Amino acid sequence: MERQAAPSCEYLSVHQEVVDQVMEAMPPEEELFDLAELFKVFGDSTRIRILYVLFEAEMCVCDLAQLLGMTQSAISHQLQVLKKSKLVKYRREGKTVFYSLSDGHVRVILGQGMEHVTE
Amino acid sequence: MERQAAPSCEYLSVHQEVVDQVMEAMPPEEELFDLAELFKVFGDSTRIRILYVLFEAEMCVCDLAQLLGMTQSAISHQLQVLKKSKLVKYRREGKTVFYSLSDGHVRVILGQGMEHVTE
DNA sequence: AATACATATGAACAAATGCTCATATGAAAG
DNA sequence: CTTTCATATGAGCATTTGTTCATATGTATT
Repeated sequence: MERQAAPSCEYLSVHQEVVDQVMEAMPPEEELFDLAELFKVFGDSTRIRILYVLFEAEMCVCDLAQLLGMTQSAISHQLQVLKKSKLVKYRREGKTVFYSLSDGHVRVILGQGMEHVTE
Repeated sequence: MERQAAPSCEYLSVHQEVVDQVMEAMPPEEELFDLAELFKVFGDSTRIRILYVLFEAEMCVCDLAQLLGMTQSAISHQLQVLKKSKLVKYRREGKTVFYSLSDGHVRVILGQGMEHVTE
């Protein structure tokens, strides 16, 4: 029953080897931070709704605003957030800008999330 | 070039059929809200780190706190959040409570998120 | 019953977040 | 070059969120 590190609780409830193993297996702090930042972007119903619309078709800001019953400004702000995280890409055509999903990960993540929620 | 609905912009940039199609394909409002709530839970680095630890092994609150260098209280609060979203489950053994991941979705979601972030 | 230890929880406070409003940028048309 | 329309953006404000601190609950041991 060997242990060594100074625990905040009286005893380490698991073997030290397990703790060490976990420590090693943990991705670098920065990656975990970025990962949380990514999911933060998914964590808002306006942005989720935008993504689901773009799931079906590319669309301009104005149509998104109309479809979701929100201000052009609000939608535009959120699109910038989505753009920063590289979840959407855009294409300019004259005055209008068309947004669309940028890669397949978005679909998988949304899909799995939905499975978890609806089961 | 038919259009009908009252747009907030002068013209609907996409055909009305596409808009209708998107409307139909959209999951119910409430599901999208729940989905956003789920991702909100992933959107915090403390919780992400907890999940990654539990990815490797089940662990008690106190060890988690030590491992992540945080207060027992902070960890416990976050575990309650994770529990509410059914992302972790727990098992009592005497005075200590062991937490672990509750299903496979967590792994897939984290995995896909990590792929997106690290590429 | 009393104590000790692990965990949970409520209140409070600072920080982050999403929307609104006003305004700026950018592109086409007159 | 001025106007018009679509989009972007900055400041301000109200709400939400994560942590801390103090304390409560729960379980075993004496």
